[in-house]
Amino acid sequence: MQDASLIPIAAPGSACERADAARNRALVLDAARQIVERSGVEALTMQAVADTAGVGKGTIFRRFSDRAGLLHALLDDDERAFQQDLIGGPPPLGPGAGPAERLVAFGLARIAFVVRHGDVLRAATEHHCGGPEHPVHAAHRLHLRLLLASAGVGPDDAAYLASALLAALDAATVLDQLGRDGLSHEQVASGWDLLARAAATAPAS
Amino acid sequence: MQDASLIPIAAPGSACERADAARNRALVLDAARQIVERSGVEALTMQAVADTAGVGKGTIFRRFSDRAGLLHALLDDDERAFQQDLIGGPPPLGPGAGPAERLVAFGLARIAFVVRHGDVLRAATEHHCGGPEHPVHAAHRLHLRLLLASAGVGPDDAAYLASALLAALDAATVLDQLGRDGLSHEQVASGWDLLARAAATAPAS
DNA sequence: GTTCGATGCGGACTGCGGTCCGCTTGTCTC
DNA sequence: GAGACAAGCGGACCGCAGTCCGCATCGAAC
Repeated sequence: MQDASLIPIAAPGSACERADAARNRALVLDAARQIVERSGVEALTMQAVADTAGVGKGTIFRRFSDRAGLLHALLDDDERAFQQDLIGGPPPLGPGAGPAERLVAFGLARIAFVVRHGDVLRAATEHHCGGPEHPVHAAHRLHLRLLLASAGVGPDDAAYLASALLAALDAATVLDQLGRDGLSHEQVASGWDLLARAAATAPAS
Repeated sequence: MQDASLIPIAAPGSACERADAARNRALVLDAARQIVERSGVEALTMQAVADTAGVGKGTIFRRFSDRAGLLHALLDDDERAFQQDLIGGPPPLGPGAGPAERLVAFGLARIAFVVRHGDVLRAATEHHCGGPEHPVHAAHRLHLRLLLASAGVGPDDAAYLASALLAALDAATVLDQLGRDGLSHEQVASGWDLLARAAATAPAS
């Protein structure tokens, strides 16, 4: 379970992968996508995926660890693209803009990402208590910490604020705001703008 | 499941409750407390509670809806006391202090609450996607919205910020900060202080 | 005390995520 | 091509949360 080669985001097509394994990975992902788009995430049962893909249940768990891992794998392409935009894309998301602007842009892009992927992302990010942090989440936390630090926030506060702000951008949080809480997309976006700027310009402790 | 009389926090000892039902409720809660304090939350299986209490599994679900409901019931007394402190306790948590001070105090108290109840609270607040909002959470959200509004934040932003700040005080968030993220209690407390003040003094949109 | 309707009870049952282990199948070596 | 070893495979299996429905029990009315 801790074997790095089993983390899908880290080894999508590593050289030392057997041919049948690669074929089955593709079959499983196709089956999963098909089930989600036809019947929604809640219909994505491991057994259903196994039957649709024509493989055994064990095969899926071997590749993707668990249900959350499979769902993450479905989002992997987009998540990777998002990451690339952060590192090398055009400002204000990428480098070139000021830290406060980049922080705001990060949140707005993340909110759009959550809206786009909705329930899949929510289901994928429901965390196993005590499990290790997902690498994508860790990367985002680091990104925010660096942005805040370069905006003049002290290191301790930057570490806390990065984590707190990420919580506000969590799939479950954002979807609840848009659904249960009855906020419009514009309210969420402008609220985040306010919060992010306030955090970035906070006085050093 | 939607019957109001089944919500434990709303009907702990309503008059029209049969004697055996009340006895069984007490038996179940005692059994649950005993299991948690002896073996931790993860050992709190509905079957184990049923066996320890000497009742059937169906009885527990009838009273408490589901596992989360049972866990919430365990925290009910403390949650109620917390609520009372908010409404009528001494400042700065209760009325009498300025809104920013009360906002900061709310968060600090909530962080302490999370630390005190740890895994039980985390397990209780793991949300069923799409389920209705827990009344305690709704009350906290309203409380924060009113504090923010009285601090001069516009209504739309207050609604968003209340939800975003609550996400930062979520049991899972705070426990991750203290555990996985390696922040000390002091870092979390002073970080919250900074964030809450920044949000409360944000310019009106 | 007896009757009677409503309320509560219990445990077999379902469907799920996740594990396990004997078997199959690729791939590398000679 | 034959042999051998590792890697992958599959589905029976487990423990769990949550449901269902026939049955027992309570409390009120008389």
